[in-house]
Amino acid sequence: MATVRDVALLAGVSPATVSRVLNGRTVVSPEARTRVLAAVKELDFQPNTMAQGLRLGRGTSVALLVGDIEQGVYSALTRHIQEALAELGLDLLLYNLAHSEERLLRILERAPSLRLRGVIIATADVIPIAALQAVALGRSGIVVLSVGQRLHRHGITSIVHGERAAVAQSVGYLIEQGRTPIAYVGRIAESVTGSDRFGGYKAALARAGLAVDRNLVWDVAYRYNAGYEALSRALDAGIVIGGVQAGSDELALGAVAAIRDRNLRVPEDIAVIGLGDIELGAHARPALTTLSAHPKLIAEKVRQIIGAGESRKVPALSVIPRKLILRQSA
Amino acid sequence: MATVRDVALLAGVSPATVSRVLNGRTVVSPEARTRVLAAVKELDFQPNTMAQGLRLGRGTSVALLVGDIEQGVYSALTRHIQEALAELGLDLLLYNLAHSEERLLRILERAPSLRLRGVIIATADVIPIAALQAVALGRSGIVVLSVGQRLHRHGITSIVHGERAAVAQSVGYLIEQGRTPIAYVGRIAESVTGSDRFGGYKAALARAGLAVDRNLVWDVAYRYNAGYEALSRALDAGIVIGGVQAGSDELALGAVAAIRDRNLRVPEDIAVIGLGDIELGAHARPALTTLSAHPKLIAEKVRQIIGAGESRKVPALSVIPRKLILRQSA
DNA sequence: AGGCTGTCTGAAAACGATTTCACGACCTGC
DNA sequence: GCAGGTCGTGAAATCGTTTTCAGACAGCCT
Repeated sequence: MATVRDVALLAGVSPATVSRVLNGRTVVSPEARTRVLAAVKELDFQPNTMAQGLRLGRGTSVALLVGDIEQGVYSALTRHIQEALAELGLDLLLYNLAHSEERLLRILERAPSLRLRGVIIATADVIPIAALQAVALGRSGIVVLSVGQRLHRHGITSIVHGERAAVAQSVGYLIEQGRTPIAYVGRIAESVTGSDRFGGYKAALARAGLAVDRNLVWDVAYRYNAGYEALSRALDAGIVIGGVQAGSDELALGAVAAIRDRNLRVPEDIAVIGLGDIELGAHARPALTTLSAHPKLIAEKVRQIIGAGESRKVPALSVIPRKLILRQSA
Repeated sequence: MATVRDVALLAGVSPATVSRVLNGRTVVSPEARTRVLAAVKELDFQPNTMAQGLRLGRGTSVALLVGDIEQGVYSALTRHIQEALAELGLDLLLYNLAHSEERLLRILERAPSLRLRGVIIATADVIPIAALQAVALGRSGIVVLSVGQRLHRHGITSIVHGERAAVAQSVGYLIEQGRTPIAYVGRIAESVTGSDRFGGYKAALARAGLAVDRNLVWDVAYRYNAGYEALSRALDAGIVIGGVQAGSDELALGAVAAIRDRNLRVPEDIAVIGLGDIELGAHARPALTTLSAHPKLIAEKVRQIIGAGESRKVPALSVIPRKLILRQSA
């Protein structure tokens, strides 16, 4: 591995000049510059990231903490964020939280000693805010970002989808279509985004003068099984349902399967709307009506914020609206 | 941020002793040890990773290069590998290749200067082996691993599924059930694992004395669309098919959708078998018959290999068999 | 008592970059 | 001709660890 010393020697200059050429903060004579550049190419020199990180006090990587990488929404988000960071020349450290608060805390604790450039936390679970703030406010220069949860009131820059309005719109649509009574299946109590979504459901019902029937509401995990089982049990118990709003596409697909296993038709007998627009939803039969997600836009915001460093002022909260994508299931 | 100097000062010893206590290679008096430990706790000291990496010549992270994180098989693999590395106290740098050889080369080039502990490459695409070898053989101490492709002949430790035997088994099963003629849809030419799988298909046909009909073979990407379109076109052209072996579950689900859109039944009219056992497959209707995948076992091997460093000798090739999971679609 | 072990410790030298500081050369304007 | 300014450069300090090297001290043997 060539070092800046080697380059300096070959170019007949001092290490200082090499560094100056490479980082271009100050003036260097044209001759020196070309000689250094030639030496760099000749030796295939690449600066040691560790040494740079040590000297500069900041590394070259950003940590992304996701709730569950196996869920379509998170893997799409991860992909786009990785690409956005690559444009900035930064690397992505991925951590899968798997709903473990302990893991989250452990990573947060290590963040300063890893000299991270930023920490992006993307989970629907309840977050121990104090620990986040400790990292954000600690004068380590680490940019802390929340994706999905509004934490801007707590001093954490946040990028979120407009959950409440989105679900209110889709549930409103089900009501217009006469798909009552409408069930809700998704996370509620322990999930921040979940309770936002459920809030949209309640708002839409209220606007139409309908009451929330607790027998039609299931607080469950965002998994296929959960949707399947919730609907199975309801239908087997003879509960009448006209429409289902699910908190995720996975849940919605599970619900569809349960409904069809009981020889009912979707959407004729029961309409189902998902949330998240995972790739498979468009290809399922019936194709899933759902609320859009915009990982690419989110990644773009992330790039702007991380790229700006602490210099420019960035909005503490960005809200990206979801749109209703009408397909076959509703 | 507390440094070892601070700890040393507080404990009344030298930085050297602090380091000795923390890394425990040599002897330290009990009193010194307890005083240092107390100071560490008091100051909440955590060693600066950059400085350690610089001094030790190796960092604390492992790069995982995946073909496409949005595909179920890769996200599952990513999750398990991240968890396995966490057990070793290592961090995972994730890169999405998205079938771009250029990206792959750029990352490989940066690997030594990042002082990576290891590079794991998991893609079905053809890999520029010379670049991989440059990293593996360069005396940077980076462990290079191939997941999915047999590169052990080229000096790259490899962990693979037994693709050929697996597909031969499932196609054999379709033949036994009289599902002929049998189509194959999946990547072939530009994909190493893909051509292995296709090899299994050919072998099973040959064993049964059947010829490969090129009209029943589609070399396409591992995406829902591709499966949908391949089957749509075939059926619309009036081609008779008894069974379909897909190279991935996504493709298989696309194929199922195309078949059912034409009012044919799965598996009664056409049987379909996938590969990869993505979570959704079990919940689709009909539930997808598929060939298993074992990301957790792979991650376990990865942990052993990376954990062993260069010390112990590890097998150059590990083969993990896939099993046929019979559900409803075949 | 003197010489040997052996254990424990601290001073100092790395690792490889960036940046401050000071210095020489050159130019400009009086 | 000389003071003052710019420009370009290199020596050296620095970031925070780990590790080598050598020294201090105690205990044991002859």
